[in-house]
Amino acid sequence: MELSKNFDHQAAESKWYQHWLDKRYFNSKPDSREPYTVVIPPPNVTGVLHMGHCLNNTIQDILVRRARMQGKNACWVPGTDHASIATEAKVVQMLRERGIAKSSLSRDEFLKYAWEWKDKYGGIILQQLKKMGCSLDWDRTTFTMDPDYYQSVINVFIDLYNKGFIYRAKRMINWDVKAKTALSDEEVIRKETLQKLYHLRYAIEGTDKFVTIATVRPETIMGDTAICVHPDDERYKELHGKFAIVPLVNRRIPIITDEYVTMDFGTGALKVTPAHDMNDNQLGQKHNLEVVDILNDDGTLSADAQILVGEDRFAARKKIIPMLEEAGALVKTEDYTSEVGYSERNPDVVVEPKLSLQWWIEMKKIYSPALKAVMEEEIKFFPPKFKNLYRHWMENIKDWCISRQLWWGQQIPAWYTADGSFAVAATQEKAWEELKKTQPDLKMTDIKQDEDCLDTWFSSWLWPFEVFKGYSHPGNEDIKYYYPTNTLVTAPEIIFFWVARMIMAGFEYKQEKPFSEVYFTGIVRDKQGRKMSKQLGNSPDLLALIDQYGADAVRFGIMIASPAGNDLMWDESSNEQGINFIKKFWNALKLVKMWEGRQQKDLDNGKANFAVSWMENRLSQVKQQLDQQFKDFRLSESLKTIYSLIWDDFCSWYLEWVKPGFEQPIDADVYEKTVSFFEELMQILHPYMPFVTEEIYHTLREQKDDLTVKLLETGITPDNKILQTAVLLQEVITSLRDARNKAQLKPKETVKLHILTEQADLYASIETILAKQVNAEAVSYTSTPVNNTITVVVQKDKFFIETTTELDITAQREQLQKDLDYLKGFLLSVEKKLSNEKFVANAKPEVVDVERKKKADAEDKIKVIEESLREFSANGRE
RNA sequence: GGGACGUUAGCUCAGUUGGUUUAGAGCACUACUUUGACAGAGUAGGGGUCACUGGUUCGAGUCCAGUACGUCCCA
Repeated sequence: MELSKNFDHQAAESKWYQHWLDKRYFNSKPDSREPYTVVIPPPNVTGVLHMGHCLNNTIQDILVRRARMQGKNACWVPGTDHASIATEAKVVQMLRERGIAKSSLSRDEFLKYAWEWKDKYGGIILQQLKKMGCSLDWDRTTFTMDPDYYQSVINVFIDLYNKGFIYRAKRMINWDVKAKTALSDEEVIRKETLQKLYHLRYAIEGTDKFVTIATVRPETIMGDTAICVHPDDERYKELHGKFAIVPLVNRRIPIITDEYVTMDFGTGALKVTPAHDMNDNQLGQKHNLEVVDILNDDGTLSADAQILVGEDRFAARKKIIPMLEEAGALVKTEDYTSEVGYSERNPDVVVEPKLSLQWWIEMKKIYSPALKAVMEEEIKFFPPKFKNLYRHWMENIKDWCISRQLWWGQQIPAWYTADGSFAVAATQEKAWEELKKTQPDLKMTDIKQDEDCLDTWFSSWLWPFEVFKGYSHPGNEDIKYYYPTNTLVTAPEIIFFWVARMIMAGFEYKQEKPFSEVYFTGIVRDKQGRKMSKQLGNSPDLLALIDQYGADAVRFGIMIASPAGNDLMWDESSNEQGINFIKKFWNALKLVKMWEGRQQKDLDNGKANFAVSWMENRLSQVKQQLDQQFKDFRLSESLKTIYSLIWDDFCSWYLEWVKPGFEQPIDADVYEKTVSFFEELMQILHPYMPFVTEEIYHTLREQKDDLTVKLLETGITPDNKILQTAVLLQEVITSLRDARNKAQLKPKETVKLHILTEQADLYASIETILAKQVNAEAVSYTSTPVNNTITVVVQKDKFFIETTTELDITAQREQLQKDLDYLKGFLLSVEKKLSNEKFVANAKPEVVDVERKKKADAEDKIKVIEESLREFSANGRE
């Protein structure tokens, strides 16, 4: 078969992915095998693939493919979440393009359009994951608004409400004034923003004195209900218990004290606006302050502001400054940079802290099993540093605002009567029956369901069990078999919003952890260390990258740069490293295929035996290393291990050792072994680079199976003696080549090699390889130095290279001298240690022994080199 | 302001309970090598007072304290 010059990734990708699908390799059903279950962190249904997904899903695919090859029943469940805000924004945009205003639609009409959008554009990202080669069980694709899933979310709400864990209250939330909805904390993006810090003075009641505060939000002074100073602040002690007058509106507010105030920030006096600042609100609660809400839902000033009513908050800020100046209240203005929250979905919109009537979960009632499970490592975090972060958050847990003023999502199952009383129930009828108990005359049509829907995270926290219908159909075969799942791979950014809550839901509804391990990936950054984001435009087009470099090279590129648990600085050039790697072993494939037709039985005269048995041992050794690395989630490191095994051990050493001369035949057994090694190498690399490895596996020879499902076999127990001999052989080859190089011998020029050693029998097993690798026409053993040769010392053995070329002695001598200097320096440091009585007395005996051995070795080597140098001088004089 | 994590070669990182050769890898760099799998290659080479300052110890990249810088989280 004619082999193409290069690997054709496009042809291979479509061919093999379809083949795997046709064979249903990724589909899983419960059976007697051990399950290995992974649920995908569901991307937004509006999402498109970016580098973060690429990293995250490559890691999951590696874990899943490896588990599958280890004979486990691997099940990786795909799906998306409905992403209330993001999707609603997309739908509104679609409607706008068609000239339809959302406000002109009923809820049902709007939802019809939303489903239309979802069916047409949603889940593009799942198709993109196929391009990456992800081995997901597509039959299990789940959406957080699937009928059963939807009902489970509703039932969980009702259950939590009935348990008394859910309540409705007016509290501070993040408010998106454009979308007019509450936001969760993670939907708020903090950005460093240049602002002005205004110093304003408030008159002290009953005196002619003033107190000056600093604020970036002068338009909210009408909502001030106190001024707060630090109790120990000497400057303000005389103000304790007094009252101040808010400029322009002349409200009388108390001056309170609290240690919350930072004395050296601003003026040390803080205006307190409980309706418009999270911290101020807490202060307000603590000190029982009045709450004056001066903003409308759309961010304009309300009637309670008394002035500038109807103006947008930012227009009001501009307008109030001259007013304050005129009133003599503005003391000074300075530049100030601080973090301001913006809405994730409306990036230009500054989020408004706002008092609002919302639904909350009282987290203190459900968090404790989730904390315990992680602390006691029933659920293990990788890297473990995230345990601390998790504990800190859990121990300071705040109630969770779960209502959103949106239509796209699970509608809150609460029904209200005209007087505002309500009932939580699965259906309107049940709610009506409940409410009738206190209001006997109530008609069913008199009650109205809550307009709001639930936070998307309130559905995705059920993900690990509800993808198997573990709540909607408890006790089914799937949930019994697959739950708890094994590994969750996710970004540390959502440790609280998703990971922690899934653990809580798992214990609350399955009485069991949702997963055993959580692997937190790093954040993908660009070369300059900036986080990849749409706004910066530094996020590459992944599909274009896959098109250009191939999925395997892209997967390699991101994994090689991805240290466990750290952020990764991603650079497009890492894809080139992937391409080069593929080319390297594709060329090896070409070499091996060249030998296919040149096999000859019983040809081997012992030359290749060592190479074959070394490669076998080396492979087993690496397999053991890989097992450990996978246990520790050191995936980048294990890829490096495989990379080096293929490039250095297999291509650079092994293939050179067994390579027959130009157009010469190869021993049939050696060829057979070589093909098997190649297959095994492709097999261990397969989880990282599935396409090219499958392609090569089938090109090497006719196969009955596919690599994707081929079981990994445990190798033999590595023989250390053979491994050590190979290390010696490599060291000798390198040193001799170096010597040849320095003596400027041409590669084609043959030499005669004389070896002075006490382990001649060891060299007998490797001398053919050695001779070939250093281009020696003859190898002999000697007990005395050979004159007029290049001398090389490796460990305790000496090598004399006899050549017909005139030798440049100075270069050799310099090299020997350099080695000698190093060894003497080294010896000195060892001797210093050994002559230290305290060291010999205190250190462990085996450590002292090691030092003694180091000393002896160094002395031996020095002796050998000094001899050589002496011979040199002797020869030089001749 | 509170907390977490980090700082090792030009770049990205290893360095597992303190002692296996006066610190390792990949990439990049330099020199040499092109009819023989591979120049997107081969062979070899140069490159680090392990951020800084103290401390513990016979011994510190490794442990402790502080300083500087950086990143992230929370407020």
